[in-house]
Amino acid sequence: MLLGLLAQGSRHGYELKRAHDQRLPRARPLAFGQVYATLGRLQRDGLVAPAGQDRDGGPDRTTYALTGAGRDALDLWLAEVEPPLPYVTSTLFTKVLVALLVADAGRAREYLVAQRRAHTARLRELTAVKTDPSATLDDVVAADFAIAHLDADLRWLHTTLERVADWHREVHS
Amino acid sequence: MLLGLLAQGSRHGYELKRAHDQRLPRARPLAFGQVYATLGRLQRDGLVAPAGQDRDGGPDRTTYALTGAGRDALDLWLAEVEPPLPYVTSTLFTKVLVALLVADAGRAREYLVAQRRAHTARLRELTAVKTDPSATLDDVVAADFAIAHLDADLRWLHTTLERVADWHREVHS
DNA sequence: ACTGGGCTATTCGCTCGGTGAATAGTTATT
DNA sequence: AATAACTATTCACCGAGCGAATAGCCCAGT
Repeated sequence: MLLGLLAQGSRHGYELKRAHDQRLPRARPLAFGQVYATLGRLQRDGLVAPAGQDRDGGPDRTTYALTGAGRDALDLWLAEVEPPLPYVTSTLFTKVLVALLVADAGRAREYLVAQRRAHTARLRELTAVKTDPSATLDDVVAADFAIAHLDADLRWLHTTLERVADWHREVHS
Repeated sequence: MLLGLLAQGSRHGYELKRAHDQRLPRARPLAFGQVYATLGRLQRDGLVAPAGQDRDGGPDRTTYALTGAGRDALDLWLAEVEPPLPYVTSTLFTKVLVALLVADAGRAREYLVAQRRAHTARLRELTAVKTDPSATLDDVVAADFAIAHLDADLRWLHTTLERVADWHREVHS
């Protein structure tokens, strides 16, 4: 629920979506439908409450405000650190493993190399973003994040490439 | 659809789930319901087809096999590199930005520090996994992946901590 | 003055991924 | 003979996400 956050200052759905687009342009895009659906759930859970309707030249609109419980939930969310997942989610990882299962080490190696090429290219793009003088700090911080993780992938690709033959042997035993 | 893969060698649902648990224990867990639902979709899309039913001492079971189209789709999936997301998905990133929005730089910094502590602890755990002599290559490769990304987070946390005051200023302008 | 396009605001319907419980037969245990 | 455990599938539900539909209002052009 990304929305507990956006409700800082009561707003109605449309405004929320706009605020989101403006403040978090680097984050996953958010559709209108999503906003209202989520607002509905938040209201059901008592985290937000409607704070009046009006229609100042335009269609009806319902303004929502955070409740006490809502603010508590937000505080809690901000205070909590992200619990680490006990498993690996990445498609990259899965694909290589599946390649080892259904094909051979060569196939897996091909995939690793192709992915490395793509990542390296993307890395160059992002570095360009960082040095672009028109970049905001938002942009730079987001680019840094992406770069760090691409780099992590690349390092993993490197060590895994060396291990792929052994791994293949282990998988087929 | 992680399942196109598991269908290497025709199998019925229950078997697939078991094979998944055995081969991909480090990946996201997979529920039975999920398997049958996904098989249904794959069948609808013509990627798998039922290959006979039997009941050798036990309930009815339907065996599924990959179709030609299914094998093509799998090959395609394995050949494709992952397209990079144009946006940043991480909760970590979002939380810090939201903290800057609703609170102040201090709050965001607190969060970054707490997250750094948690990550560092997790990093130690994973390093222990790697040196454990009973670890399989599966385990080691998965741990490597996780370590690389934790490290990426840590580096991002570091540079972001230094920028948080500036960022806060930019966000509130 | 009328008509169409564009903006604000919300709703609806659908698909997918994921979870947990329910069902039903079969075999092994006590 | 009762029951526990295993095999195999189904069902109902929720949240996330997407695209299309609706509807009123405002403004520009003809």
